Amino acid sequence: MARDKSVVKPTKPTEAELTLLNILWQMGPATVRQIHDTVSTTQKTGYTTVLKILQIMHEKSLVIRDETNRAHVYAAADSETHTQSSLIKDLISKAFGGSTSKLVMRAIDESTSAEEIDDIRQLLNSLEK
Amino acid sequence: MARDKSVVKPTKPTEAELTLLNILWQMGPATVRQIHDTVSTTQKTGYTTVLKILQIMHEKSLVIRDETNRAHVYAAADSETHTQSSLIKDLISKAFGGSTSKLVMRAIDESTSAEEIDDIRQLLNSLEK
DNA sequence: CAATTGTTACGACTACATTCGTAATTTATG
DNA sequence: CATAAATTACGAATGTAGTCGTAACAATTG
Repeated sequence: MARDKSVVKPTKPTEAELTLLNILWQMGPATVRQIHDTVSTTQKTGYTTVLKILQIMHEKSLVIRDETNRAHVYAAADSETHTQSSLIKDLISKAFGGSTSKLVMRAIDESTSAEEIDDIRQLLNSLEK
Repeated sequence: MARDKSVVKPTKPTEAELTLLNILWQMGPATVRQIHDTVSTTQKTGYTTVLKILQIMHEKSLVIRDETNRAHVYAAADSETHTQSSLIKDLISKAFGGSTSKLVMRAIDESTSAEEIDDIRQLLNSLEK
């Protein structure tokens, strides 16, 4: 069945795409070179690889692109919060039978750090109101 | 670099694999036919497709296989809890900067159901002790 | 303006995921 | 035992992700 191109489908970013999105959320709008410089501090990735992935993300509307200058400026299309929510919803439906509380319980099980537990406790307190 | 085969690498299940794991966790050990019958109630998937995926999962050690009888009996290699934890850890590291509490906050934002919120509140209460 | 440098565009290649058809094998049945 | 039915094994085809080399193009500089 052909996809309906008139309907914008919220595409789930792949792993490499998510890496670049994280950089864009942190840096704000940036050129391929800036993004590549940043990602290079962590991974060894070719410049054209980063470029290509950004071009694909542009086709998928995961990023927007300013072509005013020669070096195009890329920016995340959706906010970090929005993307996090959709990734969580996806995981909940696929691995937690649709139950948010099950995921939260499992996440808290994982939380070994005392600070983390403290943060969550405070969050819950504020929820009491 | 070649992978060290002596070290068991915890493989992240793909989407189709996770679908079958969910069935195995629910049903317990089952034959390909039983699994296919179950998955067929939701999706239209060929018998050999299910078989092939189970064979690949066996290679990856995502399932174990009892070959005593002609119809092999498959079972999930890891518990649902264990797999959920590893999927959550993966998501936390890739999309939440390693912060469990950030994920929990975002998850609670998503939780529209009053029962869900109630479940989480109770969980937190029990954590107080 | 010619040459170097920086950038985008394009296409190829590998790897993996998913699908399923067909062959080979085993078991059951008449 | 011969045939049919059920199962596993194998391999091909398709699609997507990730990688990068090279070509084409634009801008800078000497």
